[in-house]
Amino acid sequence: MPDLATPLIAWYRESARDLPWRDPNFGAWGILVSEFMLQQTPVARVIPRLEAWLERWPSPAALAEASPGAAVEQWANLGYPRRALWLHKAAVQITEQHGGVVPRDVDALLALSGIGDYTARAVAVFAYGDRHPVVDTNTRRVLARALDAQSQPDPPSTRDLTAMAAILPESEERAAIVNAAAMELGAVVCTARSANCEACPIAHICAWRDAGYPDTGDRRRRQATYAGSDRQARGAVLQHLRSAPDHESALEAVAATWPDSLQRDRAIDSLIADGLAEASEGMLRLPR
DNA sequence: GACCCGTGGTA
DNA sequence: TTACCAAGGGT
Repeated sequence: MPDLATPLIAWYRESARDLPWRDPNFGAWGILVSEFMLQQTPVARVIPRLEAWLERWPSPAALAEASPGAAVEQWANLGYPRRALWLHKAAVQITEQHGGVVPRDVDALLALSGIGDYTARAVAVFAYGDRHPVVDTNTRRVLARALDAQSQPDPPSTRDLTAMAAILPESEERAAIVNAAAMELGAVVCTARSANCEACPIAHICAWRDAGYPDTGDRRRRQATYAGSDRQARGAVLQHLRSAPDHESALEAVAATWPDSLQRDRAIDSLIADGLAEASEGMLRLPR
């Protein structure tokens, strides 16, 4: 096993981006919110929304006092609005079950709404400095290339945690940096579209590079077309409710947000089923 | 494991 | 222009 940790740490200290949540004083709550927002949403779109969110709700207790609909409204156009609902629920859980303090224990974090393998360990490591493997899609790609000579990673698996744990240094502080560095490398140098090996600190020990960049294929599913999809219909209805006075609107007005009535009704029903909207007396509104 | 869930930037 | 891509998680 080549030593990836040493060059990754040196490179990270030299060239990591200066992101808000990397400020040592950012706090566990801010980091937790940032991780929710960063789930499938690019960094550049998260930064302004994160600042606004934390200004409005500077603690889990503050968010817990708000309505779920307020969270959905504040989420704005970050996408996957269920995350706003999950984050609100997590804030309630933290307030009621953890005295308003973001938990440090991975299992306690995993028990919170909207938190899975990645987010739980990201909070434990980046907010509290504990030693765990943190694996996101960037890390999986970096390890797949550097260690397995694959152009793209296999689908997510618990094996990923084992693989990442194997390259972590003993030191908690250095382990945290290696976690962050693997993600950073995948985000800015060894990306899905291209591998900028001239800028890569581990190019000299990269199995994929050594093998001549073979296309080993990947089993990722093609992303469904968004235009005209149910997802777009849901987004149109929800965007309408976000901007409506008191976040509620008559069903006739909602109807104007999407031309296909069958698809529109399906969107409304699924939004209600997901808790993203409520219907009563001919009105549709964000949940109160 | 398969499938679902938003939105906007980019090549 | 179309398709890919983005710090995942729940069911």
